[in-house]
Amino acid sequence: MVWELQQLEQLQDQLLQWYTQNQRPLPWRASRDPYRIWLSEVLLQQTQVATGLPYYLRFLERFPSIQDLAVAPQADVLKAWEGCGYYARARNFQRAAQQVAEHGFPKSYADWLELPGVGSYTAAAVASIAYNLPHAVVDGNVRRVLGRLLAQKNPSSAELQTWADTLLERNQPGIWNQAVMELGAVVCSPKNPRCSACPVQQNCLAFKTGQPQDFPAAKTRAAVKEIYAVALIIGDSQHVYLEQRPKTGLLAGLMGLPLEPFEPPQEFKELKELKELKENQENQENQELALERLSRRLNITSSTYLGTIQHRFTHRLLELHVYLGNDEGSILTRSRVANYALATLDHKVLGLLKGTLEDKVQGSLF
DNA sequence: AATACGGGGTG
DNA sequence: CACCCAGTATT
Repeated sequence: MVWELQQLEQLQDQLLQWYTQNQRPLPWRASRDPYRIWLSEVLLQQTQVATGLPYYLRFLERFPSIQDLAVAPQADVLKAWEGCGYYARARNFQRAAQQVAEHGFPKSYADWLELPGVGSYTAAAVASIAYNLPHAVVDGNVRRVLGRLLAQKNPSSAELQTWADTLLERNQPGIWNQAVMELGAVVCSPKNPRCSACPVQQNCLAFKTGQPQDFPAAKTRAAVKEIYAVALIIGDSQHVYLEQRPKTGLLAGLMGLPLEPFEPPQEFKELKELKELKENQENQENQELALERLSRRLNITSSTYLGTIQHRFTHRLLELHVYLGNDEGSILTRSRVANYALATLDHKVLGLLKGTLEDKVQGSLF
């Protein structure tokens, strides 16, 4: 066992008392409605509280009950999620809500785990917070707090779950889970942890080392892959031709501007000084071919180069060459942009158009 | 065990 | 820029 019983109880008391006095007044903490708890947990997956909070409030206003969510058009749900990222969360949440609306809320951790979009973290969070069941959450905050308490550089997820289970205060598991996460969010932060304000400082092995920020070690992340595409704007920033993205891959299933990917030459990214000119030329050719494929698919007869956008996703860097297409006769349907859930990428591209039109009269572009 | 999957906050 | 965020699903 990692902690002596006496030390364990002291640690629990210290953290719970701190949480009682220092917790942020977050709206989902004012309720034990499983729907609201669940929504908050899904919205906050890989999303900071400050970012997720306005989505939480707007989502509940639009879908006050799980029945409202279950019967809504999926497009409405995605619109409420617009800009928040990881859009599979929204689709899974609605699908799960439809199951719950029919069969009722799960009453056990194992049954929560069955729902789409509910993994070990969310199942434990809802089970503990809404149902007072003794399941310990392990999220990024818990990983950091436990990694520091035990001075672990590279804790495995199995180890973390074991330690979290041991530490769990079983009389109020929901409060306890939130207390550990709160500590990780506001005191035991990744950089410059505020150890002087920490209620469990004397039980922290990382603090004893004098270098608490070194625990746990930063996760090694896969290199960001560069990807390339051309985009065609047919219309203006308010009304534009949109199409649905493929069901898998980047921004899967969302509506968006038509894109056509292209491959840069193998050594393009390395930008060797001697070869730079030649490879840029080659890249240009692949780009033109992509624009031709896209134009042919949409029956676009001519287009004007607007500019190039760099958009960084967590794991991709997209270089997007944007063209304004001339749809002679306005064959293609223009959708009202405000009615669709567009990715931030698409809004950025449309913003490029807006900036261009400030300098030029639209008619002069052709 | 690694990778895909958004977008934004933070130092 | 690097790292992280109240992770999950897929490979």
